[in-house]
Amino acid sequence: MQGTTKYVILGLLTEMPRSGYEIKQLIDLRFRFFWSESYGQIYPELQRLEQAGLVAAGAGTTRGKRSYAITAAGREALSAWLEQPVEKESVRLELLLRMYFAALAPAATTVAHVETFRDTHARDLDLLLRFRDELERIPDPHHDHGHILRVIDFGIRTNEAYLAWAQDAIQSLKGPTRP
Amino acid sequence: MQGTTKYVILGLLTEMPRSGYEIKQLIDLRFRFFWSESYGQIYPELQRLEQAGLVAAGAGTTRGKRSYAITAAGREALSAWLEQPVEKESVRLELLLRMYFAALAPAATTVAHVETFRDTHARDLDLLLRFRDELERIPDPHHDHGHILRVIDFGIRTNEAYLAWAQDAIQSLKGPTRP
DNA sequence: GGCGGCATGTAAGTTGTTACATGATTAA
DNA sequence: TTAATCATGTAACAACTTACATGCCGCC
Repeated sequence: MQGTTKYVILGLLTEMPRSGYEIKQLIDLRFRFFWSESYGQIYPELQRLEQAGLVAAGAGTTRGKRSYAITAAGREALSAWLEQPVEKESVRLELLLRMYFAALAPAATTVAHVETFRDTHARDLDLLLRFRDELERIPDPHHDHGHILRVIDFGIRTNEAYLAWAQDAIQSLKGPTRP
Repeated sequence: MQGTTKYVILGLLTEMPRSGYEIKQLIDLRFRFFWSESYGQIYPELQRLEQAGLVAAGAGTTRGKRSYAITAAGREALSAWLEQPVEKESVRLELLLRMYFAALAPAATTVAHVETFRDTHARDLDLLLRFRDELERIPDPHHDHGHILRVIDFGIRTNEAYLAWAQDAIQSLKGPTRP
């Protein structure tokens, strides 16, 4: 089953009705370390979902703002998808490609690349740690936080691994200038 | 600068002349945990590279097999690219999307998803550990292995993080059935 | 009045996958 | 001889990005 955009949208709408703009902001904020979507995918997909009856434009649809709510059919479609086997797993890190061929480039360039990577992921890690703190502070009456915390935990662990690797890589690239 | 396929190909050709088929096999083997390309991208790209004079079809171009070698211009293009800032970093893990919305699905399904993930990455980790052992066994007269080992090390660390997370996630999903 | 953020959308272009067609070689 | 693997390629499609066009709203 392809077309994951569809299900990200439906999933976010289970929490509350939202606009395309809000959906995009949420994906960039919460899912940044394992997912992304552009407006060019979200807006057309919302229209298709509406035509298919999986979402309905409603309530907050005031001046210049279209808010969509998930329908019963939408919930069913999402549930069905959640039970399907996981299909997409793609990781594309240009940095590692450059590292692999780094013998053909000045060491300083490679170091700079890794430093940028380290800084980006240090920021990501900060954000994730703050998310975790916030979530743990909020009471969880209906055991809903568990899964979200597991997702955040995934981000924390991988970003920690990234940072540890980057530290070591920078050190070994800078350090042992062959005698 | 887009069109990374181009530079993956050029990079692999710096080692020795190869065919499109061989390039694909190598990407699937060595780069599986941080890159991928399909034949539909590789073959047309090789033709474009040949027309642009960055590679040359030569030598091993016998019956049904076209082998390409990188040219001086190709090496220059690759070097220039290695110095450009890193642009593409994309991670898309459908598993985490399903985990995020897992409150809407039976726990058994979610556990099964994570188990599949764990098994896939256990295999990846095995492969990477074998790569490292092999590389460390081979003498490295021209200090070429360092960068490759750093890439392998990245894979080892992230896959270890994946596995540790998966273990914990499975345990906490199976374990505490609310009283 | 003008800027920045909010907000929606489209069109064009790029990138990437999949399915298919074709044929050679190798090993059971 | 037949199946698997090696090997190249294309066409259709799907996915995704980017740039652009448009306009509202609030604030300084």
